[in-house]
Amino acid sequence: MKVNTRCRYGMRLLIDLANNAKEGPVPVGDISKRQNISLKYLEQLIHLLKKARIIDSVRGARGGHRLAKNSNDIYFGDIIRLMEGRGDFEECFCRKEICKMQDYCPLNLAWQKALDAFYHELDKVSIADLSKKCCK
Amino acid sequence: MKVNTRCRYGMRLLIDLANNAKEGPVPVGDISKRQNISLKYLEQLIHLLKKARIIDSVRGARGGHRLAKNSNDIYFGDIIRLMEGRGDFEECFCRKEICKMQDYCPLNLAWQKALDAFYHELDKVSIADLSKKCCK
DNA sequence: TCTAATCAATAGCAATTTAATATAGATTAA
DNA sequence: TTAATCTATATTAAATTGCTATTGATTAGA
Repeated sequence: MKVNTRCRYGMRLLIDLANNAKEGPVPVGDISKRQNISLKYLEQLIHLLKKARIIDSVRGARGGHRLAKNSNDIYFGDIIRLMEGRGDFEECFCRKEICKMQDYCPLNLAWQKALDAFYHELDKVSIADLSKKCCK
Repeated sequence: MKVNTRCRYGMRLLIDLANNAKEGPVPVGDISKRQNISLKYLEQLIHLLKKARIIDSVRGARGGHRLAKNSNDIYFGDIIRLMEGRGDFEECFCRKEICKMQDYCPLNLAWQKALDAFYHELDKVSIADLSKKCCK
């Protein structure tokens, strides 16, 4: 599973916020320069994270963005679930028309278990953990 | 993570082969009709599965395809690894230019652990398990 | 009160990937 | 010989991704 830029940039954005929170809200321009990510694309990612109440923002001059909660309480899994986006189960493995198993389809159940195991691992790691260690 | 058609069709194809192996090799046209998947697209998937030695084929009239090994020895995880395709780790989370962690990047390590957990779950389920229960 | 710095929302677009189709051919049982 | 099959590759259409552009709202500070 290749990591898409929404996930990659999303994580770097949050770690950047955690590491630069000391002097008030962090302007998106600063993040853009530090992380070398297009300003306008960053704004879209921030918008997503705001809707999910992971980030909040201060408008106007000297405004910027900051984590909406303690970095100990934001998990890697939260971000990937949000940024990965693609509905985990829009599509069934089998043919819905002929499959009599429906919600008990062993293929879909196994897939779901695997996904749960995946996110369970990611949920062990917080932004605080990462910001202390990453890219320093 | 949405399941792509290569993975979905690939699994249905193998389950179909397992369930229709009795009277010799299974022609792709039969699978196409039963599964309602384009014949030419199926052929491409079969090509991939042949290269991975999961399927083998008999050419000419009355030819067809069959599993290259016992359905107990082909795992869900094998197929997803093959069909998902997208290199699991072409792209690093961090900026390679500035990241001093490289192979020890805690972001990448956590991601890798999560992927391992994901495939580990899928490797618990064989085509035999599925073919006995699926879409009957 | 201005105004420059910032965030906000959405539209548009180019590149890539995915999914599927088309074409031409090789093989072989009957 | 031939019809049924697999093989290989090229092409195309649709969807998604990653990004850019435009317009506008908000507000701290001069």
